[in-house]
Amino acid sequence: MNAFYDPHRIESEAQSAWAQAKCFEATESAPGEKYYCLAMFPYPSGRLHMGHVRCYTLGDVINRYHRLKGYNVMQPMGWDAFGLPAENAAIKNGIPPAQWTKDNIAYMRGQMQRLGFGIDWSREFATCDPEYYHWEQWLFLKLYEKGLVYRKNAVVNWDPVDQTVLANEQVVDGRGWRSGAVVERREMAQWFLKITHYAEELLTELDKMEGWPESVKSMQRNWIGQSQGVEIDFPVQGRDDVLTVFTTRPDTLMGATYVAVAAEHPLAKAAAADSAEVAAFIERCKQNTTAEADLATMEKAGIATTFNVSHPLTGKPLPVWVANFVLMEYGSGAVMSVPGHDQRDWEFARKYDIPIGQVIEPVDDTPCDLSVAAFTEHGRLLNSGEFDGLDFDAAFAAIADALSAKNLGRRVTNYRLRDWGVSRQRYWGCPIPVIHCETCGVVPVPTRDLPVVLPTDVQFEGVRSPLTTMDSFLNCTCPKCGRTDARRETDTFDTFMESSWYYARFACPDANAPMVDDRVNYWAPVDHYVGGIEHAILHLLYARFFYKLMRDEGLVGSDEPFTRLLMLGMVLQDGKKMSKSAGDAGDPQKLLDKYGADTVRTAMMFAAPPDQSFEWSEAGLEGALRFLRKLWSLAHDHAEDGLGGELDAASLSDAARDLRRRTYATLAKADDDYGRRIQFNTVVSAVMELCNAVGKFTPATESDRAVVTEALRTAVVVISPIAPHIAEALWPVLGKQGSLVGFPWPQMDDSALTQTSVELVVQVNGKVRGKVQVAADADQDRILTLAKAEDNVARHLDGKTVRKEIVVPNKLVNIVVG
RNA sequence: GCCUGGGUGGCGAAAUUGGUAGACGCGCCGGAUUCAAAAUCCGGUUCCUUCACGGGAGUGUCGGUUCGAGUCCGACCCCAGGUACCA
Repeated sequence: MNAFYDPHRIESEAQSAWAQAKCFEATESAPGEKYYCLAMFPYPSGRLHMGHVRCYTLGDVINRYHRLKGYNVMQPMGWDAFGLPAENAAIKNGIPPAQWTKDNIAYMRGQMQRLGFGIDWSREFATCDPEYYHWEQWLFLKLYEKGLVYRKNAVVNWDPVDQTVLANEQVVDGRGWRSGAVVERREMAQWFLKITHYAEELLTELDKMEGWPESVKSMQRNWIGQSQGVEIDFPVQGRDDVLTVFTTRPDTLMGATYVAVAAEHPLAKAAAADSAEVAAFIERCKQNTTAEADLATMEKAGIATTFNVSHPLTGKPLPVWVANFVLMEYGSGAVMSVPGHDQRDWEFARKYDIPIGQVIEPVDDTPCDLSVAAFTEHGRLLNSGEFDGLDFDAAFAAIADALSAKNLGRRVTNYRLRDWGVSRQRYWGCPIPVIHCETCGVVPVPTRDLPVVLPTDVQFEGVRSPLTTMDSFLNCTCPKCGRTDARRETDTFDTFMESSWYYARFACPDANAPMVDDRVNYWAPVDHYVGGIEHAILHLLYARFFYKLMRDEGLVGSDEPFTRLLMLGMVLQDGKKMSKSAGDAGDPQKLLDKYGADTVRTAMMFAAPPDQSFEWSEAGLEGALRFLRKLWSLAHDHAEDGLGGELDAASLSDAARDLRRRTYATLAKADDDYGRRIQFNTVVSAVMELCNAVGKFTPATESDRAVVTEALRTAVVVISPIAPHIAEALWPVLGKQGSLVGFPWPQMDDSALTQTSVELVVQVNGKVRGKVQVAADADQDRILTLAKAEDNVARHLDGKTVRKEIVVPNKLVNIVVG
């Protein structure tokens, strides 16, 4: 009756049993070392796609493996519920974002349960719950008190037809995706978090984070972009003002032939007031997006103003240009230009006939011809007056000192990292808890009045946020002066705010004062964090920043939130990442209905190693199903004929000894792949090979039968993190009681691995010419004698002189002949 | 543009510390079983050459280091992710 593998029956039985026993509900008092295993929570977009299946299956494999290893594991799940797609759905279909989000969560939760993930659902929350974002508003106000929050102008993409701010994603080829209007750069007052205050710690801490991939640390280092340089003041002629620039190349200062400012720079605005051409150029600069990739690839353009600055050392006038490639957001919004020694400046100078002078010469044979390209290497100074002949380091110091002496410069450490703009002109997000009063200006909402609840009964009458016209939300009393005509801030927070601390909230999802309580210091930091490589910079940097903010608020007792990080490659569809591609080919539902969860999970794990991107294809599902069926029938067929007697390891046949060796080799490999390498496709292969070996072995004695039982039990335990339902169903078939969820990982038997003889490859001049079987303890002379005696090897050695012999133990022999 | 990855049979991939390239699986070919089919089982499957034994080539391209390179070094090509308002 059990010969037929029916995944739907055994999966619902296993899932009911887990739910009834509450096996995945974690408590602080359970035995074992704590292990907090977390996969990045999803945006509830509607239904799961195969990228989600991959991410949460990987998380669940880590969860279940660590349970087998005796850890007290907590694996929670929640919903990153605020965001643009809910608003787009509301605009398109008229469904309020809250309702749309709630429905999506219900559907996706059902899909996750159907996949059999060992999740502690008692900790679930969505970031759109007021009980959650309450504490985000609270932290913002704490940071406001500390001066870690400020307001300044920043540039946004403005759609002049829809009269709304667009996300970079909503700008297609420079036009609004709905209106088709050319977008404009527009300045707006925005709230900022001082992440740059933590730049140095965010950078240096990376060196200690051994559980993170080098590639991610490297990306974060480059993003933070620390550089040592000099801040130089160029006095603006005719104005009581200086233009401050930052440079990492003060050694080239004597070669500066102009300075350039951003279109939004005050000096550019002043120049525009006097010149119609400059004003027109600035207008043209506005016809651009805020995306860095666009700015970096566009045609470089500029216009001269009538302003001059004085060179800080020579006093010579240098013209001020407005250039489209200078970013107001980065540094001071101005740069000094040295066309002889910077390629971008060189191209700009060529285009606009600005003089190009040489002040650095190579000290070796590096080519240097300024009529062809800038010379950008470090070198020796010339045409630099008193600094001539100095090398880079000496010139850096001497020029920095000279500037410092005139009070026109100072050495500084600069960061590429910019402060985090958190204001969004959108409805579906966490309200920023401030009030605007005509008397008092910007007034923070008192913490006793939190949370500022986002109204959910809204109608979209266009593309703009309904908050901007909702009197019941807008009108309020100033908490400072009591004026009754104050207005509530209608901007909401960047949704990266919610995902920057949710992992801490999972430790104590009902904490009520303040955002987290003591339980966080049992569970945090997250021991293993799993998520897509697309989050390598922004999300992970913001989360690290927030954790430090919480630490400095006295809320958490460690410095970094994620001890070990697993960055998943993308699951692609039509060559694009799944969350970006259209269509429902990525929907796992029909696969679950047809094959069951274990097959989907196994196929996904088998398809590729976790860190690799791959194109999703259903081709592997039949193979995974075939493998699970095979395991099923091997176990049942074997059990039917008896599980065998005592296993007498000392008196086994060679074949039985070989099967035992394979059993323990599989166990050791799986342990290493699960625990250290985090590569699960090879675990599936190894169990497949073990099953193939069991299939080929014919037991002759009761002891042989016991060897097969041991092999099958090992196969079932080892595959259980990946295919947990079939493993639960086969466990009693193989004579074991209880659930595998709490079962300890099998003891290793190293003695089973010993071999009496090994096969060596014999190469002649690096080419394989034969193979020989030698005793495991054979010495080098014996190995070489056997190798040279092999027929084909002997033929290749015939008449040649042996020049060198290399013996690699247990691997190969290479005989070099001349 | 810049930063970070990746490129291996018809396909997904394996090769963990520089040591047999292609494990395992998909697909395909042949066979067994079957009235037939599905399912299952057995065998084969990088390419070229050879009746066969064998030989030659081969891990994006070009070059280098080494007894030996998918793995290390240099240059380049292509693809993906990120690029601060997609999440």
